[in-house]
Amino acid sequence: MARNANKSGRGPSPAKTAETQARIVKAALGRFLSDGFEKTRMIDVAQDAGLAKGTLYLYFSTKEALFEGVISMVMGNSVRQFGLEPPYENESTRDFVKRILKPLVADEQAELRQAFLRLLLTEGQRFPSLLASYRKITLDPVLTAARRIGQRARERGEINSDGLERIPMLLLAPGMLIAVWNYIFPNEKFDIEKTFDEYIDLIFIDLNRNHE
Amino acid sequence: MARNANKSGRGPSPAKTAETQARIVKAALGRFLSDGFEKTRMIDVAQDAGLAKGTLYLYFSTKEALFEGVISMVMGNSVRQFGLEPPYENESTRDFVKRILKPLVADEQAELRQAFLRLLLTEGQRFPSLLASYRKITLDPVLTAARRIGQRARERGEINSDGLERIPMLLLAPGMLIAVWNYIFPNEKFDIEKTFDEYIDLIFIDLNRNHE
Amino acid sequence: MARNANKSGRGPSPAKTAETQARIVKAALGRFLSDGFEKTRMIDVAQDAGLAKGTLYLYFSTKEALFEGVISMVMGNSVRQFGLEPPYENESTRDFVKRILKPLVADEQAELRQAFLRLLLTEGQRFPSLLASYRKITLDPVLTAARRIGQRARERGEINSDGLERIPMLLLAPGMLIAVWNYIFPNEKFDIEKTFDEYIDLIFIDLNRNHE
Amino acid sequence: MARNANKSGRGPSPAKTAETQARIVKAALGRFLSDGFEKTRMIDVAQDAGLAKGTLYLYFSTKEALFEGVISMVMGNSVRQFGLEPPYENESTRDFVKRILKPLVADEQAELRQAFLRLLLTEGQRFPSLLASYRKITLDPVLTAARRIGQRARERGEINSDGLERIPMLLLAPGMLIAVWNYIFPNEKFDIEKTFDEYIDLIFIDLNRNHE
DNA sequence: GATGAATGAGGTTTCATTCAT
DNA sequence: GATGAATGAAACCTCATTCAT
Repeated sequence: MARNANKSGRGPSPAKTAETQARIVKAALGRFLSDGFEKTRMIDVAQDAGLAKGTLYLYFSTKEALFEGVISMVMGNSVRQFGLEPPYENESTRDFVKRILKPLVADEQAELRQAFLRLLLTEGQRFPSLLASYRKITLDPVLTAARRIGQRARERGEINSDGLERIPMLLLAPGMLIAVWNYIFPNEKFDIEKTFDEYIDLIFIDLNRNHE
Repeated sequence: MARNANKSGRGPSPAKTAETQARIVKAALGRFLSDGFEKTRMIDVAQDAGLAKGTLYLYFSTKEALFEGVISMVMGNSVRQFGLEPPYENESTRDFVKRILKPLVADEQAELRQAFLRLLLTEGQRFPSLLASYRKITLDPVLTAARRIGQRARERGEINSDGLERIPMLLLAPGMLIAVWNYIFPNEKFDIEKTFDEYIDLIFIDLNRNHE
Repeated sequence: MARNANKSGRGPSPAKTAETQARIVKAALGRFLSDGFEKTRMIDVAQDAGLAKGTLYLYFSTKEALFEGVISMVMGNSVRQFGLEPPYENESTRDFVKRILKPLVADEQAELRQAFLRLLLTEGQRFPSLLASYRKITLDPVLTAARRIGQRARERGEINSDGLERIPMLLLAPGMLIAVWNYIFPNEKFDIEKTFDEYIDLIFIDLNRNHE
Repeated sequence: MARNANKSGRGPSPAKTAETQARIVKAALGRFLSDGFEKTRMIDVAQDAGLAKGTLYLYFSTKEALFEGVISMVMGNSVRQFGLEPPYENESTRDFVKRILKPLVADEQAELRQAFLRLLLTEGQRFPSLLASYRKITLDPVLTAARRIGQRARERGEINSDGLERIPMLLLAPGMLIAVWNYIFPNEKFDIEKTFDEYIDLIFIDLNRNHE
């Protein structure tokens, strides 16, 4: 009921307000992803959302609040369950990792997720709370899973060292690399799935092959 | 050697030109690295350089030209000879890569180089020619070297797959990762050298250990 | 009818747009006429119009667009029907020309029209499209009329040569002269109507007088 | 000997100073004529003169002083003797005027003189002293001559009215017209000599023809 | 005398934000 | 709730002018 201009950027909720907010968030996300924070103009967001400029300010009190709000919501909606399901019995770590990684990198939202990553990189410094959220919501679960994977691989003799347990984010390095590469060299994009596959083959030993 | 102690450095003096340009480049680089292109204001660069705004325009005709000029010069000055020296006889690829990587990641300019990488990432799209230069001057030699390393490792049985030959940039993935991570989480920086070491241990097999 | 007495005229109101644009046009015309294009500052126009600087840019995207827009509009509004009405039967060309010229040179807007002419002269080169408009809208009809007048005068023996038919703009020469003279010597302005009358007496023969 | 920065804009005179000043004046005149006062940049004048920017200021203390100085000098050098020589005996006023006008409008400096006229018109208001000079040096003698011509023509019955005696500058109207026209419509320039001839035929009666 | 690097006031333009309707 | 006309701080860039060399 109260006019909102709170820091969280959440707007009024009554009626079709939710739809309007969704339109704003969608439009703003698109602009922020493609243009970055500085170059995104409020009027463009408004027009993309089919609204007037002033309306944005009923939902988000400043451009920064809009950014924070948008990113938070998107992040909340796209929490991923990564590495939560266990490997099959006797499944090699290679196969396991490829299997659970596939939905992460191969779905139709993969590009969006890469752009999102870049956006956090580019603008994150200006919005520390967003990075904290991202860390907690998205990154930490993934790192935990990565560490567990490293441990399992070592116990099964499928990995050359225990480095992955110490620095689990190494598992994600190619993801960051591709996100960056495909952005700055859009004419020679790398297929993220293939790249990850090659990377996994590089890190994890194929026990079957060793036996022969 | 004598710092000129004039209140203002006016007056014709071709020799001063070089010093002034160096001051501008240094100041601009610092600002661009820390603030990015958009947020860097010409007047800040000028003040950092101890000059008036207009002076910048004697050396670089626009802000974009300043950016391009500065980045190009810095890039030209820091061309790296990476992977040009051959491995010692019987040197393991692990040791070889660690040895040649060390000067790249461990010198006092490593942080600068990481910031530079981020800058190219965040602003590169706006300056395609810079990316092309970076590609040619810095990236291609490195990738060539990486591919050669992958090949040698495979011939010596020190690697799990030929993925590094197909996607040589995988060797650099941790570098990008660290550059990003240390930027967005400055409170928990990773040591780039250690990270690279762990990564190399992950990828390259330690033949000595296998033997036992 | 009610002057809006708001401290600021903000808020959507398509009706206000026309009034605001009119205010801008009026202020800009005044400045351009008195100061010329270069010396006119956007902030002066804005202040004369009782608006903020930025508001001008809602209506005209650049200073040049403002100039072009203002001049075009003024020109469009002041199209003149010159020489379209025919002479009375047996009316001498002298009398005829004086009669149709009078409303052009003697009304309260005559000074404005002279200033306008000077403005086109001094700034026209930078705005070729304006000159083209002026040519088409104002000049060509007048020249056509002048040629017809020259022809009639010759047929009736009221003129010394057919020069006016070949160079009809000669009829307007005093107008340009006065516009310039009154501008550069504002302390000894010439009366444009009297000057034109003398000029007409110079060019056209008084047949009645010849008869005696 | 004294460093000059006097209003008159006259510079030091010792040695080859005169030549340097001449170079500046020539360059500045060219720029002022083609670009006008505002758009003329000191550095362009300097470069056209083959000098450094600072050197201009040794001769003229400000841009305005440069303008005044240049125009004054040019005006001083091009004083014209117009209408001082008398008509031949029995020479018609038509022929007389055409004869004395020809060197004024047909020489190779005619275009320069027209540009000069426009320049005074355009910038004169800002430099009243120049207009006063122009009035005295160039205009008044011409007007006196024009009045005498009008008087002679009337006495000889070669003119329709005494208007030229009252407003002698009417004789010059076509000159102003051509100066303006050829400037704003450079693609359809009028020949000034022919235009003047037509004009003279319009104003002055050809007595020979009347006789038949 | 001549130079030209340096200065900084001043101009144009952008765009986040406000608020009367 | 929604609108969009109006605002004005802030950024880029220019160029007349200065003065140490």
